[in-house]
Amino acid sequence: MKLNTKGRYAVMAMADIAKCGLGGAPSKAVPMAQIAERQHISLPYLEQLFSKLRREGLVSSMRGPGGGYTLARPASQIYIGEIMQAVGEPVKMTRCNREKNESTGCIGGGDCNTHELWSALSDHIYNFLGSISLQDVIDKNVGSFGSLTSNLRAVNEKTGPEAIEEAI
Amino acid sequence: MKLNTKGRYAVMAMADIAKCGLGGAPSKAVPMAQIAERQHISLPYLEQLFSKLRREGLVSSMRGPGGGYTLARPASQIYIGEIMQAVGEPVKMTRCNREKNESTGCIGGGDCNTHELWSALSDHIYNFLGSISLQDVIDKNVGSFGSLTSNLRAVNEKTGPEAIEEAI
DNA sequence: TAAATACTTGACTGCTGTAGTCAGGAATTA
DNA sequence: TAATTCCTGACTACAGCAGTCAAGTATTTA
Ligand code: FES
Ligand code: FES
Repeated sequence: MKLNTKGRYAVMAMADIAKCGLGGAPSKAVPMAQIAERQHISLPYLEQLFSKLRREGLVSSMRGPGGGYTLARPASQIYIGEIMQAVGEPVKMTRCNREKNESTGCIGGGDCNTHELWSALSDHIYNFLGSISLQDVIDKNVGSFGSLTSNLRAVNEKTGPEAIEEAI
Repeated sequence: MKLNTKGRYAVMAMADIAKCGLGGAPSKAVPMAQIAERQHISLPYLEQLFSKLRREGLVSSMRGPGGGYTLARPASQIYIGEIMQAVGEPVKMTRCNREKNESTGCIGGGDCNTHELWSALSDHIYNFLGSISLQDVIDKNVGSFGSLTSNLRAVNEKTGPEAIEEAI
């Protein structure tokens, strides 16, 4: 259950544009080469991602000298969930593709024991990512959801404090 | 951002024991071979997982004929987060290991743009999994957190209903 | 028009980590 | 002793991720 670079880099790049494109009155275009350098991302790899972001209408591009990328909408109206979806970062905890007849993963036919659980978890993540805007991210305004619950605190007492460290 | 089989199988197996071990007064031991068959999991692979579950004190084992596994605590006192942690399913959206000097991933030194976001997401998932017990799972009592938020509903209007389908 | 800048696209590849296998051993019951 | 079940570590194939490469197209400046 790890986030891969596609989703991570896409959000990092979008945040970079939101932050660095505030020059002129019509927000300044940010060249991809600068993004790649600032965020330490390989340029050709970024190009792949932006191709998708553009296709989904999240960014606008301008070519030629002085060109670059701008956000298609204000940062407060672009949600992280959209970015993830645009670049094809899957947020899917279930492994049953009943419609596609993939026999990979779960028991064919009926639901497995835990289908409801993973489905609820997917929703949970989906809701979270859909509720946070790019503006929230650059403002570091992601809302701490309190500390760990008492349930997990009990767990951590057993496994030691590095478990908490790990979650941060 | 997918759940891998380690975590999934571990929870499936634990749920299986909770469901099928209700025979005698001291709950009946469930042999691993039965779990493997019912849940369609390779037996040697399951053995790996149970080795960890036992080491973390989530299950008790009895060898010999008539032996098998039982839950170490009542199902209502075992939380999904514990199971995940026991088998080493990482729930970590950040990619910065500052303490371990891994230069992999994020920009060394300061935080990247999005550290707070991924950190908050990790917490969010962590809290969720820590709040659901094994009993909740077998009762299908995972609590629907409502449907998608209004934010994401706007997204889905654009990308079509299969996006919703995908999230289920 | 020519040169410079920057975006666009598709195909290709190395490699890490996941998922799963295999063989042998130890405890318990009958 | 024989049968059943758990226990352990080392080993491997392969999908999918992360990243590269190369050639092409569009726009602006001079
Ligand atoms: S996750 Fe859907 S049937 Fe197993
Ligand atoms: S995720 Fe922690 S610094 Fe990037």
